[in-house]
Amino acid sequence: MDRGWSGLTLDSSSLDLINPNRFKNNNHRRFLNPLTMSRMGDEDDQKTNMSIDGSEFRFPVSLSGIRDREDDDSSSGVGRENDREVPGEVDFFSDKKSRVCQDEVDDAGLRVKKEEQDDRTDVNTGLNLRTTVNARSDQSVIDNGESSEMEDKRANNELVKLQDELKKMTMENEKLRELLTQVSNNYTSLHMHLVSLMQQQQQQQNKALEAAGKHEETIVPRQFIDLGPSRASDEAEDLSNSSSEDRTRSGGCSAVERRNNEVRDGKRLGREESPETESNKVQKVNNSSPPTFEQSTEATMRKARVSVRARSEATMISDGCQWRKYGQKMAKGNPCPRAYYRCTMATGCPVRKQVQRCAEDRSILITTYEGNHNHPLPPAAVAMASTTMAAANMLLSGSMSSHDGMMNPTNLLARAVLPCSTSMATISASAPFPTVTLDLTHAPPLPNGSSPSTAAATNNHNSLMLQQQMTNLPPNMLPHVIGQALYNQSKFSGLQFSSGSPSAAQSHAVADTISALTADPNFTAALASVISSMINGSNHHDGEGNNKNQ
DNA sequence: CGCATTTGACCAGCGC
DNA sequence: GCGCTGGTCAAATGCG
Repeated sequence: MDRGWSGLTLDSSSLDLINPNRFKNNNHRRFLNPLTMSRMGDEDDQKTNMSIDGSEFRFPVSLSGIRDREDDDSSSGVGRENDREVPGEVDFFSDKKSRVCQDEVDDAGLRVKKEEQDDRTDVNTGLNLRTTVNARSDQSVIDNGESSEMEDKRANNELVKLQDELKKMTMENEKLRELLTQVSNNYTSLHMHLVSLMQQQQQQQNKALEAAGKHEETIVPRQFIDLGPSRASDEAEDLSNSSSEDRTRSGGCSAVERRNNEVRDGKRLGREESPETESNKVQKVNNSSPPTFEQSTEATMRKARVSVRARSEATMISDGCQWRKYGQKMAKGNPCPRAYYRCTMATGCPVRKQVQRCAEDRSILITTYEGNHNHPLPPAAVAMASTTMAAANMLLSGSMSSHDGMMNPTNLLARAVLPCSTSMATISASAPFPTVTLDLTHAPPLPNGSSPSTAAATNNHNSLMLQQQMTNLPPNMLPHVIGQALYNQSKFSGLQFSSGSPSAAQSHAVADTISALTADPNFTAALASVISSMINGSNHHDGEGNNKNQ
């Protein structure tokens, strides 16, 4: 059936002129289909429609194509050739209208005869066939030769309508697809958030157990024991954090007076708390009142940092957020100044970032993120938000274990978690703040034999896969997978906490987790996504040099 | 004129 | 206590 639906063509200009509603009542047995079968015709309407649309109506549509469908089951070849020749492209309202119409009448006659032959065994004029189907309709057909023309018209109208419906359904399908994509993105974000919350909950339980066991001799990294009694005031500051600047600027007293007052009170009201200030402040009073889990978690979330090293000639890598520069300092040991930015997508967003060029290689831009956004984010920015949150969770988990565990990048487990080994992602405990560093400036190193573990071997394999996948990942996938990658890391570090106890089962769990993570294509894709996003970001600005070492 | 950036000053923490 | 350093503020400046 080479002349079925696919062979139908439709003049778009005709489409535009047709109001689909006007063909609601079209009925023609040749066009019976699930969409229109139940609709009954109205001859008066048909005539009116034709008189309106006719002047522009041409029929590039081969009606015989539809005929063939119906005739498919028929073995009779009689009249088939005539059928195919019948419709063609006919302008019913041209100057030769009358002659054409007469031809159409003849064609209709042939067609009817054919139907008669097909559907019934007796040979007749064929018009009786319609009588059995729709007496009222047939009446008009018999009475006037124009009826066949009308039928063709109706058929074409029906076709146009079907095309229109198809078009609508296609558009609707497209909309639904977009909606699905959106929902999927939202789901990913929510999933990340949920995962973080669940992790916090689990860590809370773990910490409770740990505190019960060894309350005194527990060694906890500095950054995780801060807060505490001053939490209330911190919360107050957090709540007003967004307006701290506003307060200072709208305050009734001058800046000098305010500053003097602050100095007198031992506190700078108008200043947003700096992480280390807060932590140190809390440290002093920490012994008297241990912090709750939520307190330490929130503090950690703010202090945990995600550092990204990427090659870029631009001053900043694009991460989907809006930033405002609020300071610049010369840092020790680096001739390049360090710039300080804060998120300006919402007043009071605590997220900061520092941007500094690498002293050794000034083509490398080091961007360090800190804090979590407190406002809705555009899709592109969700990535980094998820990343910092996951990083904070990961570091928090690491803190729960022995301080020599996850924090040590040479640790086998850490290396297992970081498929690209220390060259691509490292976790630093020596820095003032726990920092996850993603080094996207060069490809992961090839195995040097220093790590004979299967996990390391798998990691190298994944690294190669990363390179292969980098070019295939869509840019908008980056954000979620960054978070996913870090979440996987945090998940693993959380497990490492468990591995601190001498439980064989837990050890097995760790080993299994290593295997699962290193073999997890999602994890690989996540890291690939990180790299790809960074490459995209830097390419956005300089578009060179990123592939040099990859 | 409003907003963003620059830049010198200030503060807090830390080590000696 | 002093100096160094990181981080922040806010007036000055630049820009559209």
